[in-house]
Amino acid sequence: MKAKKDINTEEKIVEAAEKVFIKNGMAGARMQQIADEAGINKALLHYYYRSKEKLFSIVFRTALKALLPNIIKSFKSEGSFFEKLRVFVDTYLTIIEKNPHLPGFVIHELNHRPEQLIQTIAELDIDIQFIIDDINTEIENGNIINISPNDLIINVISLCIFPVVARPMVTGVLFKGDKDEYKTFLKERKSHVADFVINSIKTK
Amino acid sequence: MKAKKDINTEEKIVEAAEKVFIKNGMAGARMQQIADEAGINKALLHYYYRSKEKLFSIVFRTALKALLPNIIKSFKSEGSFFEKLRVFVDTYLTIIEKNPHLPGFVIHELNHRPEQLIQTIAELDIDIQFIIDDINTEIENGNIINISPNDLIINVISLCIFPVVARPMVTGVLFKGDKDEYKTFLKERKSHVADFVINSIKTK
DNA sequence: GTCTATAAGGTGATAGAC
DNA sequence: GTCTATCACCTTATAGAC
Repeated sequence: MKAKKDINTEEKIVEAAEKVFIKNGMAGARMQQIADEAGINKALLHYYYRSKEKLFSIVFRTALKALLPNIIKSFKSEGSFFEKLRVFVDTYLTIIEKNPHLPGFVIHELNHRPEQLIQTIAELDIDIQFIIDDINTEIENGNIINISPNDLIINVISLCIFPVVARPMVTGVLFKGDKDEYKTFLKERKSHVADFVINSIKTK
Repeated sequence: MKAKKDINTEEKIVEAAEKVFIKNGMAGARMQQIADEAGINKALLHYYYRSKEKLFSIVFRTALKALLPNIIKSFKSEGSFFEKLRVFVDTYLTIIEKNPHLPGFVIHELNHRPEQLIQTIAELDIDIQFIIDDINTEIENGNIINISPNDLIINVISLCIFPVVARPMVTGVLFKGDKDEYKTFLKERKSHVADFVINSIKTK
Protein backbone atom coordinates (compact mmCIF):
# COMPACT_ATOMS: atom_id res chain seq x y z
CA MET A 1 0.00 0.00 0.00
CA LYS A 2 2.74 2.38 0.96
CA ALA A 3 4.94 1.33 -1.92
CA LYS A 4 2.07 1.75 -4.33
CA LYS A 5 1.39 5.22 -3.09
CA ASP A 6 5.03 6.13 -3.63
CA ILE A 7 4.88 5.04 -7.21
CA ASN A 8 1.72 6.98 -7.77
CA THR A 9 3.24 10.18 -6.47
CA GLU A 10 6.39 9.68 -8.46
CA GLU A 11 4.39 9.05 -11.59
CA LYS A 12 2.10 11.98 -10.93
CA ILE A 13 5.14 14.22 -10.68
CA VAL A 14 6.69 13.00 -13.90
CA GLU A 15 3.41 13.34 -15.77
CA ALA A 16 2.94 16.86 -14.45
CA ALA A 17 6.53 17.69 -15.31
CA GLU A 18 6.07 16.43 -18.85
CA LYS A 19 3.04 18.59 -19.29
CA VAL A 20 4.65 21.74 -17.93
CA PHE A 21 8.12 21.32 -19.45
CA ILE A 22 6.88 20.37 -22.89
CA LYS A 23 4.53 23.30 -22.97
CA ASN A 24 6.83 25.96 -21.52
CA GLY A 25 10.35 24.67 -22.01
CA MET A 26 13.03 24.38 -19.35
CA ALA A 27 13.50 28.14 -18.92
CA GLY A 28 9.79 28.93 -18.87
CA ALA A 29 8.68 26.10 -16.59
CA ARG A 30 8.19 26.70 -12.85
CA MET A 31 8.52 24.13 -10.11
CA GLN A 32 5.42 25.59 -8.49
CA GLN A 33 3.50 25.02 -11.70
CA ILE A 34 4.57 21.38 -11.79
CA ALA A 35 3.61 20.93 -8.13
CA ASP A 36 0.18 22.45 -8.75
CA GLU A 37 -0.32 20.27 -11.82
CA ALA A 38 0.56 17.18 -9.77
CA GLY A 39 -1.63 18.30 -6.86
CA ILE A 40 1.23 18.18 -4.38
CA ASN A 41 3.64 20.44 -2.61
CA LYS A 42 6.69 22.03 -4.13
CA ALA A 43 8.97 20.48 -1.53
CA LEU A 44 7.90 17.01 -2.61
CA LEU A 45 9.35 17.58 -6.03
CA HIS A 46 12.75 18.01 -4.49
CA TYR A 47 12.19 15.06 -2.22
CA TYR A 48 11.66 12.72 -5.19
CA TYR A 49 13.79 14.43 -7.80
CA ARG A 50 16.64 16.40 -6.36
CA SER A 51 16.52 19.38 -8.69
CA LYS A 52 14.69 21.02 -11.58
CA GLU A 53 17.53 20.08 -13.90
CA LYS A 54 17.25 16.43 -12.88
CA LEU A 55 13.50 16.38 -13.45
CA PHE A 56 13.97 18.07 -16.78
CA SER A 57 16.48 15.48 -17.92
CA ILE A 58 13.98 12.71 -17.29
CA VAL A 59 11.29 14.48 -19.28
CA PHE A 60 13.66 15.35 -22.07
CA ARG A 61 14.88 11.80 -22.39
CA THR A 62 11.31 10.47 -22.48
CA ALA A 63 10.36 13.01 -25.12
CA LEU A 64 13.29 12.13 -27.31
CA LYS A 65 12.48 8.47 -26.90
CA ALA A 66 8.89 9.04 -27.94
CA LEU A 67 9.93 11.04 -30.94
CA LEU A 68 12.69 8.86 -32.36
CA PRO A 69 13.05 5.15 -31.72
CA ASN A 70 9.37 4.34 -31.28
CA ILE A 71 8.60 5.92 -34.59
CA ILE A 72 11.53 4.55 -36.49
CA LYS A 73 10.32 1.11 -35.52
CA SER A 74 7.09 1.79 -37.39
CA PHE A 75 9.08 1.53 -40.59
CA LYS A 76 9.62 -2.14 -39.85
CA SER A 77 6.06 -3.08 -40.81
CA GLU A 78 5.26 -5.64 -43.48
CA GLY A 79 4.52 -4.86 -47.10
CA SER A 80 6.10 -3.06 -50.00
CA PHE A 81 8.31 -0.02 -49.61
CA PHE A 82 5.49 2.34 -50.49
CA GLU A 83 3.17 0.61 -48.05
CA LYS A 84 5.77 0.91 -45.31
CA LEU A 85 6.12 4.56 -46.15
CA ARG A 86 2.38 5.05 -45.70
CA VAL A 87 2.39 3.28 -42.34
CA PHE A 88 5.34 5.38 -41.23
CA VAL A 89 3.68 8.67 -42.17
CA ASP A 90 0.43 7.58 -40.57
CA THR A 91 2.12 6.55 -37.32
CA TYR A 92 4.29 9.64 -37.14
CA LEU A 93 1.43 12.05 -37.74
CA THR A 94 -0.80 10.26 -35.26
CA ILE A 95 1.80 10.52 -32.51
CA ILE A 96 2.61 14.17 -33.00
CA GLU A 97 -1.03 15.09 -33.43
CA LYS A 98 -1.58 13.70 -29.95
CA ASN A 99 1.45 15.58 -28.61
CA PRO A 100 1.64 18.65 -30.81
CA HIS A 101 4.14 20.44 -28.58
CA LEU A 102 6.52 17.49 -28.37
CA PRO A 103 8.62 18.07 -31.48
CA GLY A 104 8.90 21.80 -30.82
CA PHE A 105 10.00 21.13 -27.26
CA VAL A 106 12.71 18.70 -28.28
CA ILE A 107 13.95 20.94 -31.06
CA HIS A 108 14.00 24.03 -28.88
CA GLU A 109 15.86 22.41 -26.01
CA LEU A 110 18.19 20.61 -28.36
CA ASN A 111 19.52 23.90 -29.63
CA HIS A 112 20.69 24.67 -26.12
CA ARG A 113 21.94 21.19 -25.27
CA PRO A 114 23.32 19.57 -28.39
CA GLU A 115 25.60 17.33 -26.32
CA GLN A 116 22.65 15.78 -24.54
CA LEU A 117 21.22 14.52 -27.84
CA ILE A 118 24.45 12.88 -28.89
CA GLN A 119 24.60 11.15 -25.54
CA THR A 120 20.95 10.14 -25.52
CA ILE A 121 21.10 8.85 -29.06
CA ALA A 122 24.03 6.69 -28.09
CA GLU A 123 22.08 5.40 -25.08
CA LEU A 124 18.87 4.78 -26.99
CA ASP A 125 20.82 3.00 -29.71
CA ILE A 126 18.99 4.73 -32.54
CA ASP A 127 19.87 3.19 -35.84
CA ILE A 128 18.28 3.99 -39.17
CA GLN A 129 20.65 1.97 -41.30
CA PHE A 130 17.92 -0.52 -42.17
CA ILE A 131 15.83 2.30 -43.66
CA ILE A 132 18.78 3.50 -45.72
CA ASP A 133 19.34 -0.05 -46.91
CA ASP A 134 15.68 -0.33 -47.87
CA ILE A 135 15.85 2.83 -49.91
CA ASN A 136 19.02 1.78 -51.69
CA THR A 137 17.47 -1.56 -52.57
CA GLU A 138 14.44 0.17 -54.07
CA ILE A 139 16.74 2.36 -56.15
CA GLU A 140 18.73 -0.64 -57.38
CA ASN A 141 15.53 -2.45 -58.28
CA GLY A 142 14.40 0.56 -60.28
CA ASN A 143 11.29 1.15 -58.20
CA ILE A 144 12.24 4.66 -57.14
CA ILE A 145 14.46 7.30 -58.70
CA ASN A 146 18.03 7.83 -57.65
CA ILE A 147 17.78 9.91 -54.48
CA SER A 148 20.03 10.32 -51.47
CA PRO A 149 18.48 8.26 -48.65
CA ASN A 150 19.26 10.98 -46.13
CA ASP A 151 17.43 13.56 -48.21
CA LEU A 152 14.44 11.32 -48.66
CA ILE A 153 14.19 10.55 -44.95
CA ILE A 154 14.46 14.20 -44.02
CA ASN A 155 11.88 15.14 -46.61
CA VAL A 156 9.35 12.73 -45.18
CA ILE A 157 9.95 13.82 -41.60
CA SER A 158 9.88 17.51 -42.57
CA LEU A 159 6.53 17.12 -44.27
CA CYS A 160 5.14 15.36 -41.19
CA ILE A 161 6.51 17.47 -38.38
CA PHE A 162 6.65 21.01 -39.65
CA PRO A 163 2.93 21.69 -40.13
CA VAL A 164 2.30 20.55 -36.57
CA VAL A 165 5.24 22.36 -34.99
CA ALA A 166 4.41 25.57 -36.81
CA ARG A 167 0.66 25.29 -36.29
CA PRO A 168 0.15 28.93 -35.27
CA MET A 169 1.95 30.10 -38.39
CA VAL A 170 0.01 27.76 -40.62
CA THR A 171 -3.38 28.65 -39.20
CA GLY A 172 -2.46 32.32 -39.03
CA VAL A 173 -1.10 32.85 -42.51
CA LEU A 174 -2.84 30.22 -44.59
CA PHE A 175 -6.14 29.81 -42.83
CA LYS A 176 -6.52 33.33 -41.41
CA GLY A 177 -6.97 31.83 -37.96
CA ASP A 178 -9.68 29.37 -38.97
CA LYS A 179 -9.11 26.37 -36.69
CA ASP A 180 -11.62 24.08 -38.35
CA GLU A 181 -9.93 24.49 -41.68
CA TYR A 182 -6.63 23.56 -40.05
CA LYS A 183 -8.15 20.45 -38.51
CA THR A 184 -9.45 19.28 -41.86
CA PHE A 185 -6.08 20.04 -43.36
CA LEU A 186 -4.30 17.84 -40.81
CA LYS A 187 -6.74 14.99 -41.24
CA GLU A 188 -6.19 14.83 -44.98
CA ARG A 189 -2.48 15.36 -44.57
CA LYS A 190 -1.64 11.71 -43.81
CA SER A 191 -2.51 10.48 -47.27
CA HIS A 192 -1.37 13.71 -48.87
CA VAL A 193 2.19 13.49 -47.55
CA ALA A 194 2.54 9.88 -48.66
CA ASP A 195 1.06 10.67 -52.07
CA PHE A 196 3.29 13.68 -52.51
CA VAL A 197 6.45 11.76 -51.67
CA ILE A 198 5.61 8.66 -53.66
CA ASN A 199 4.64 10.76 -56.64
CA SER A 200 8.05 12.38 -56.55
CA ILE A 201 10.23 9.30 -56.20
CA LYS A 202 8.29 6.61 -58.09
CA THR A 203 9.82 5.63 -61.39
CA LYS A 204 7.47 6.09 -64.28
CA MET B 1 26.71 64.35 -32.70
CA LYS B 2 24.51 63.72 -29.72
CA ALA B 3 21.60 62.54 -31.83
CA LYS B 4 23.84 60.22 -33.76
CA LYS B 5 25.20 58.67 -30.61
CA ASP B 6 21.64 58.07 -29.40
CA ILE B 7 20.79 56.18 -32.52
CA ASN B 8 23.89 54.08 -32.25
CA THR B 9 23.13 53.03 -28.71
CA GLU B 10 19.53 52.28 -29.57
CA GLU B 11 20.63 50.19 -32.51
CA LYS B 12 23.29 48.43 -30.50
CA ILE B 13 20.65 47.48 -27.95
CA VAL B 14 18.22 46.12 -30.51
CA GLU B 15 20.94 44.13 -32.23
CA ALA B 16 22.09 42.68 -28.93
CA ALA B 17 18.50 41.92 -27.98
CA GLU B 18 17.92 40.12 -31.27
CA LYS B 19 20.97 37.98 -30.71
CA VAL B 20 20.06 37.06 -27.14
CA PHE B 21 16.30 36.65 -27.56
CA ILE B 22 16.53 34.62 -30.73
CA LYS B 23 19.10 32.32 -29.20
CA ASN B 24 17.49 31.87 -25.78
CA GLY B 25 13.85 32.79 -26.19
CA MET B 26 11.93 35.25 -24.04
CA ALA B 27 11.97 33.09 -20.90
CA GLY B 28 15.62 32.16 -21.21
CA ALA B 29 16.98 35.59 -22.10
CA ARG B 30 18.46 37.86 -19.41
CA MET B 31 18.55 41.63 -19.47
CA GLN B 32 22.10 41.47 -18.11
CA GLN B 33 23.08 39.28 -21.03
CA ILE B 34 21.66 41.79 -23.51
CA ALA B 35 23.45 44.65 -21.76
CA ASP B 36 26.76 42.77 -21.88
CA GLU B 37 26.26 41.93 -25.54
CA ALA B 38 25.60 45.61 -26.29
CA GLY B 39 28.54 46.69 -24.16
CA ILE B 40 26.41 48.94 -21.99
CA ASN B 41 24.74 49.01 -18.61
CA LYS B 42 21.59 47.20 -17.65
CA ALA B 43 19.90 50.43 -16.60
CA LEU B 44 20.31 51.83 -20.08
CA LEU B 45 18.12 49.12 -21.50
CA HIS B 46 15.28 50.37 -19.37
CA TYR B 47 16.09 53.94 -20.23
CA TYR B 48 15.61 53.29 -23.95
CA TYR B 49 13.08 50.48 -23.84
CA ARG B 50 10.91 50.54 -20.78
CA SER B 51 10.72 46.81 -20.10
CA LYS B 52 11.91 43.39 -21.18
CA GLU B 53 8.50 42.67 -22.65
CA LYS B 54 8.67 45.82 -24.75
CA LEU B 55 12.12 44.98 -26.06
CA PHE B 56 11.01 41.48 -26.83
CA SER B 57 8.03 42.68 -28.84
CA ILE B 58 10.31 44.70 -31.09
CA VAL B 59 12.59 41.73 -31.70
CA PHE B 60 9.68 39.37 -32.26
CA ARG B 61 8.06 41.68 -34.77
CA THR B 62 11.33 42.09 -36.67
CA ALA B 63 11.84 38.34 -36.71
CA LEU B 64 8.37 37.66 -38.03
CA LYS B 65 8.84 40.31 -40.65
CA ALA B 66 12.11 38.77 -41.78
CA LEU B 67 10.56 35.34 -41.95
CA LEU B 68 7.31 36.06 -43.74
CA PRO B 69 6.69 39.08 -45.97
CA ASN B 70 10.25 39.52 -47.21
CA ILE B 71 10.37 35.94 -48.33
CA ILE B 72 6.91 35.79 -49.81
CA LYS B 73 7.93 38.66 -52.03
CA SER B 74 10.63 36.47 -53.51
CA PHE B 75 7.88 34.52 -55.25
CA LYS B 76 7.14 37.59 -57.34
CA SER B 77 10.22 37.10 -59.50
CA GLU B 78 10.06 36.76 -63.28
CA GLY B 79 9.91 33.50 -65.18
CA SER B 80 7.87 30.33 -65.31
CA PHE B 81 6.19 28.85 -62.26
CA PHE B 82 8.96 26.31 -61.79
CA GLU B 83 11.61 29.00 -62.11
CA LYS B 84 9.82 31.11 -59.51
CA LEU B 85 9.69 28.09 -57.26
CA ARG B 86 13.45 27.66 -57.55
CA VAL B 87 14.07 31.32 -56.74
CA PHE B 88 11.76 31.05 -53.75
CA VAL B 89 13.48 27.98 -52.33
CA ASP B 90 16.89 29.52 -52.93
CA THR B 91 15.97 32.78 -51.22
CA TYR B 92 14.29 31.08 -48.29
CA LEU B 93 17.14 28.70 -47.62
CA THR B 94 19.72 31.47 -47.93
CA ILE B 95 17.94 33.60 -45.36
CA ILE B 96 17.43 30.89 -42.78
CA GLU B 97 20.94 29.56 -43.28
CA LYS B 98 22.18 32.98 -42.24
CA ASN B 99 19.82 33.03 -39.24
CA PRO B 100 19.41 29.39 -38.33
CA HIS B 101 17.75 30.10 -34.98
CA LEU B 102 15.21 32.51 -36.43
CA PRO B 103 12.46 30.08 -37.44
CA GLY B 104 12.76 28.10 -34.23
CA PHE B 105 12.52 31.27 -32.19
CA VAL B 106 9.39 32.47 -33.95
CA ILE B 107 7.75 29.07 -33.76
CA HIS B 108 8.58 28.61 -30.09
CA GLU B 109 7.33 32.02 -29.01
CA LEU B 110 4.32 31.75 -31.24
CA ASN B 111 3.07 28.76 -29.31
CA HIS B 112 2.94 30.96 -26.22
CA ARG B 113 1.59 34.06 -27.92
CA PRO B 114 -0.74 33.00 -30.72
CA GLU B 115 -2.65 36.28 -30.47
CA GLN B 116 0.47 38.29 -31.21
CA LEU B 117 0.86 36.56 -34.57
CA ILE B 118 -2.69 37.25 -35.64
CA GLN B 119 -2.19 40.88 -34.77
CA THR B 120 1.23 41.15 -36.40
CA ILE B 121 0.06 39.43 -39.53
CA ALA B 122 -2.76 41.91 -39.80
CA GLU B 123 -0.29 44.77 -39.32
CA LEU B 124 2.25 43.42 -41.78
CA ASP B 125 -0.50 42.85 -44.32
CA ILE B 126 0.74 39.41 -45.31
CA ASP B 127 -1.12 38.10 -48.30
CA ILE B 128 -0.32 34.95 -50.22
CA GLN B 129 -3.36 35.00 -52.48
CA PHE B 130 -1.23 35.73 -55.54
CA ILE B 131 0.70 32.51 -54.93
CA ILE B 132 -2.50 30.53 -54.62
CA ASP B 133 -3.75 32.10 -57.84
CA ASP B 134 -0.49 31.18 -59.57
CA ILE B 135 -0.82 27.58 -58.49
CA ASN B 136 -4.42 27.34 -59.61
CA THR B 137 -3.53 28.75 -63.00
CA GLU B 138 -0.81 26.14 -63.42
CA ILE B 139 -3.30 23.42 -62.56
CA GLU B 140 -5.84 24.77 -65.03
CA ASN B 141 -3.19 24.95 -67.74
CA GLY B 142 -2.27 21.34 -67.05
CA ASN B 143 1.31 22.13 -66.09
CA ILE B 144 1.05 20.66 -62.61
CA ILE B 145 -1.16 17.98 -61.12
CA ASN B 146 -4.29 18.80 -59.18
CA ILE B 147 -3.02 19.70 -55.71
CA SER B 148 -4.38 21.88 -52.94
CA PRO B 149 -2.43 25.16 -53.06
CA ASN B 150 -2.24 25.27 -49.28
CA ASP B 151 -0.71 21.82 -49.14
CA LEU B 152 1.81 22.65 -51.83
CA ILE B 153 2.88 25.86 -50.11
CA ILE B 154 3.27 24.14 -46.77
CA ASN B 155 5.21 21.30 -48.36
CA VAL B 156 7.74 23.68 -49.85
CA ILE B 157 8.16 25.64 -46.65
CA SER B 158 8.40 22.46 -44.57
CA LEU B 159 11.16 21.09 -46.76
CA CYS B 160 13.07 24.36 -46.47
CA ILE B 161 12.69 25.18 -42.80
CA PHE B 162 12.64 21.89 -40.97
CA PRO B 163 16.16 20.66 -41.70
CA VAL B 164 17.54 23.98 -40.47
CA VAL B 165 15.32 24.25 -37.40
CA ALA B 166 16.03 20.69 -36.39
CA ARG B 167 19.72 20.84 -37.20
CA PRO B 168 20.88 19.06 -34.02
CA MET B 169 18.49 16.19 -34.68
CA VAL B 170 19.54 15.92 -38.29
CA THR B 171 23.26 15.98 -37.58
CA GLY B 172 22.84 13.75 -34.56
CA VAL B 173 20.73 10.98 -36.03
CA LEU B 174 21.59 11.03 -39.71
CA PHE B 175 25.14 12.20 -39.71
CA LYS B 176 26.27 10.86 -36.33
CA GLY B 177 27.39 14.34 -35.34
CA ASP B 178 29.46 14.95 -38.46
CA LYS B 179 29.14 18.68 -39.10
CA ASP B 180 30.90 18.74 -42.45
CA GLU B 181 28.47 16.21 -43.84
CA TYR B 182 25.60 18.41 -42.66
CA LYS B 183 27.11 21.45 -44.36
CA THR B 184 27.37 19.62 -47.65
CA PHE B 185 23.84 18.39 -47.20
CA LEU B 186 22.51 21.93 -46.76
CA LYS B 187 24.45 23.24 -49.74
CA GLU B 188 22.97 20.67 -52.07
CA ARG B 189 19.56 21.03 -50.52
CA LYS B 190 18.54 24.12 -52.49
CA SER B 191 18.37 22.32 -55.77
CA HIS B 192 17.23 19.10 -54.15
CA VAL B 193 14.11 20.61 -52.60
CA ALA B 194 13.09 22.27 -55.84
CA ASP B 195 13.75 19.07 -57.79
CA PHE B 196 11.83 16.99 -55.29
CA VAL B 197 8.78 19.25 -55.39
CA ILE B 198 8.75 19.77 -59.14
CA ASN B 199 9.17 16.06 -59.72
CA SER B 200 6.10 15.44 -57.61
CA ILE B 201 3.75 18.00 -59.13
CA LYS B 202 4.84 18.19 -62.77
CA THR B 203 2.42 16.61 -65.21
CA LYS B 204 4.02 13.92 -67.26
C1' DG C 1 6.08 10.87 2.84
C1' DT C 2 4.10 15.21 3.08
C1' DC C 3 3.62 19.60 4.74
C1' DT C 4 4.93 24.87 6.20
C1' DA C 5 8.42 28.15 6.63
C1' DT C 6 12.40 30.12 5.14
C1' DA C 7 16.93 30.53 3.33
C1' DA C 8 19.94 31.95 -0.65
C1' DG C 9 20.47 33.76 -4.79
C1' DG C 10 18.91 35.75 -9.06
C1' DT C 11 16.12 39.08 -12.01
C1' DG C 12 13.59 43.07 -13.77
C1' DA C 13 13.14 47.57 -12.76
C1' DT C 14 14.02 52.21 -10.51
C1' DA C 15 16.47 56.15 -7.93
C1' DG C 16 19.81 59.28 -8.00
C1' DA C 17 24.69 60.94 -8.85
C1' DC C 18 27.43 62.60 -12.60
C1' DG D 1 22.82 59.71 -21.65
C1' DT D 2 25.22 56.75 -18.78
C1' DC D 3 26.62 54.98 -14.63
C1' DT D 4 26.35 52.65 -9.54
C1' DA D 5 23.50 51.23 -5.94
C1' DT D 6 19.50 49.29 -4.49
C1' DC D 7 14.63 47.74 -4.17
C1' DA D 8 11.02 44.42 -4.58
C1' DC D 9 9.88 40.33 -6.17
C1' DC D 10 10.35 35.68 -7.78
C1' DT D 11 12.43 31.00 -7.92
C1' DT D 12 14.96 27.08 -6.58
C1' DA D 13 16.15 24.55 -2.88
C1' DT D 14 16.45 23.11 2.01
C1' DA D 15 15.23 22.66 7.17
C1' DG D 16 12.39 20.92 10.26
C1' DA D 17 7.66 19.77 12.19
C1' DC D 18 4.23 16.20 11.77
